Amino acid sequence: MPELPEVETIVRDLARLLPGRTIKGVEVLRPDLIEGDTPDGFAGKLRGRKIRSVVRRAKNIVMDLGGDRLLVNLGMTGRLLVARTGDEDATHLGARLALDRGRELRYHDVRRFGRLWTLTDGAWTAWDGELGVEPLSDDFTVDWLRGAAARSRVAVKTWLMDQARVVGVGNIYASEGLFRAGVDPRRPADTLSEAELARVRDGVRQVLAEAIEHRGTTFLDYRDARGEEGAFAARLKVYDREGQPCDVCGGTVQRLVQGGRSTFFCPSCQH
DNA sequence: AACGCGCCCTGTCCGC
DNA sequence: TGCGGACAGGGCGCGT
Repeated sequence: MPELPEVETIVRDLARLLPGRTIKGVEVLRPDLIEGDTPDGFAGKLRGRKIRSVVRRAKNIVMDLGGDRLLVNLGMTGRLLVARTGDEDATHLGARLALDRGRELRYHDVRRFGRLWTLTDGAWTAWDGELGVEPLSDDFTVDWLRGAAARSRVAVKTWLMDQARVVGVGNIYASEGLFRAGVDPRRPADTLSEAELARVRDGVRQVLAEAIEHRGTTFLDYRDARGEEGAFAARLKVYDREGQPCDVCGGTVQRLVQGGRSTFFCPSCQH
């Protein structure tokens, strides 16, 4: 799915469209998308509630309903769209929230890896506490990285993708951030020098920020809250570029598999 | 305890 | 053209 920049793009769209809207009705077409509740139970917690705000935490969309929160994780192929009532598109439609003023919020998901669920205030605090540091926050420092990485022998690419450590970095931006850092994705996290950790921090932050500016990467399925593609794919340096020349050195971009996921890197730029 | 792997699903593409 | 296998922005639960 959607990694941090894609979720952030959707959240910024929703934050302009949804606050103040009331949920008038709930229709669940794929019950397996609802986490920890029956469709009726889920619907009962949402119906009549007003959406106060929309924020992002890690790769999750979080809507404050005043006390309880509605959370959405898009998995690999989830789409959360604001549409006009009657603007029908039933393709892989999983759930639909009717809003006031002729709008509805629709969740579509081909592979159905995504989830929707609600959390009470207390449960939200506990859930939030299990997640790692936000890479665009001031907490993502070289000092923090050094302390956290020192305890792990996992390959740095896999390390970056663990949401209990750093949130929001998925398969695309882990490869891209390490390319910018000039660090080999296979390096065990605890072998990185202070200077390399600083480059990893800066590389990850820069690529995430640029991707947000370009409204995210549409590789296959990603769409923003209005159904539009992101524009960052054209700016990827290594992801899905196996066999193509490296933009920086002209060498050949290579692919390898780590933890069952593809990693792309330039062996002559990354050490 | 940390880590690696299989699995959840559907769709698409590639090689034979 | 058909078919099997690999692979796709994620994350959970299991065994070691």
